Amino acid sequence: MASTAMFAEIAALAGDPARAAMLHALMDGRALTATELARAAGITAPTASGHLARMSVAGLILVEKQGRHRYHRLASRAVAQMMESIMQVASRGDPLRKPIIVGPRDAALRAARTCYDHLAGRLGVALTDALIEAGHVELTEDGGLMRPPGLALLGRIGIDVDALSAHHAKRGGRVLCRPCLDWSERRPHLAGAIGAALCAQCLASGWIRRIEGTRAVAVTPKGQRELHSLFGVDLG
Amino acid sequence: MASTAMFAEIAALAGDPARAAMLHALMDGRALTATELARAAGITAPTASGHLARMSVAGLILVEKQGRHRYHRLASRAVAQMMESIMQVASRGDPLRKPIIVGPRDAALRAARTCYDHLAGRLGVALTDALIEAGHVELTEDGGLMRPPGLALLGRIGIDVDALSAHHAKRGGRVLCRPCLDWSERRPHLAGAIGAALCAQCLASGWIRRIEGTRAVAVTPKGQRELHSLFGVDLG
DNA sequence: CGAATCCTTCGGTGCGCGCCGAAGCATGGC
DNA sequence: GCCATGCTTCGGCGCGCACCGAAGGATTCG
Repeated sequence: MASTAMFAEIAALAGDPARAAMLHALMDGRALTATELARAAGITAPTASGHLARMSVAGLILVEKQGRHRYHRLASRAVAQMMESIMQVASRGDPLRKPIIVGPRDAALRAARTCYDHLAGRLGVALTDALIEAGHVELTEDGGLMRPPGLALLGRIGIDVDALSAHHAKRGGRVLCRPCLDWSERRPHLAGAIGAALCAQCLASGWIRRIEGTRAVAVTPKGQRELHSLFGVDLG
Repeated sequence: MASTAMFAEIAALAGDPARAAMLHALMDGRALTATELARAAGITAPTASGHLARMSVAGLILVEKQGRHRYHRLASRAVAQMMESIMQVASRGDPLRKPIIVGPRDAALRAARTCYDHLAGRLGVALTDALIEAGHVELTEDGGLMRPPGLALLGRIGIDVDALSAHHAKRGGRVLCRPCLDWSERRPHLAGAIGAALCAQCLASGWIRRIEGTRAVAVTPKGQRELHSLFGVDLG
């Protein structure tokens, strides 16, 4: 069957350490230049160029040239979701790796980071737990569901709920979403359209800000206050 | 970061054509012997043995020795879901390949097949469409939701609905499920716990039967009658 | 127009690993 | 006990590809 060859090609592209590092660097959803990606993967520019060209023709990434820079980003949510699912298998096979102290960069990553378009890490899990606790959202391994009070809350912080539900099943005010198993916390957090909207709003409101050169984000003082008063989130 | 290496290792394992073929052969959820898998991949037994050993230690497959046979199967739903997501990316990058006539084996696959634990192909999509049409289920790209009438219908054909919802969010009779984008039909079909239960029941009731040596299934005459009268499914 | 930056294409090197055939252990049947 | 079957380990071959350095477009800046 021809589709098996295509499958193997995609998986093989993701299976090279250098390319995997580049894809991981793109998992925050932003577009990076070739040199930035080369540095992230620890290889020289020529090597990175070849990798990026191959991933581009395979449809894993999109390239946009802007002046003398070429910005690369993940081609689609499908690619991000593929990476999530591979990470999930990879972390499971990993026999409970010792929770070593791994330097401040990893500490920040574990505390709060973006997972393509939504929040992960302790922040993502805590926020999700708070929403579940309040009965605003239901999550299973198969899917998720946001109930009317939760949608009202989202509307109150400035999220266009109608736009959210335009392309998502909405009957009786509910909107479906998706769980994403957290790599560091081993617990599900909120993904899908709702997770993406929530993350975008947190950034837009200045509740969190990106940390340069990594997928980690930092919760601002204002963010701590608002997340606590609105959602009851308390970050240890 | 160490997790990147683990990620690349898993993806690389799936990225070899021979291993990919073996994993695909296991996507029907059953356990196969090493020789069967070697034949499926078109390689000799020694080569297959090495591949299987590597995939086993990596946690992609589980091995169970039974007499002089060693049965291999996918290690978890997470692995199956990983493969689904890779297939999705692979079929998308594929620039609308010409729908060649590809022999009877592929024709059967397109008509009806299993996708690890649920139904896919024209049958899977038609069944899903019928359930959506009747208002029994709602599906989006992020998740799915089965409504009380749908659950009642499942109960009527012998599915233990209580067991289904035991580990799945159930409030007001709804149960969450998961969509799976179909490789051949390019449309979503029902997956998750509900999709798995439905597939199992179709097999148990003799509505469909497996076709030897492939993931394809055939709809029995009895199955055609029942699927039509219960769900309104009409297979062209 | 240079000069600097970003990125690519081009050769050439070397390691990795996928592959097989032959031989070595198991297990089951007779 | 013997042979047959299923699977593994071992040794060796060869292709593929990741990698780099050097050189060549492309684009912006002074």
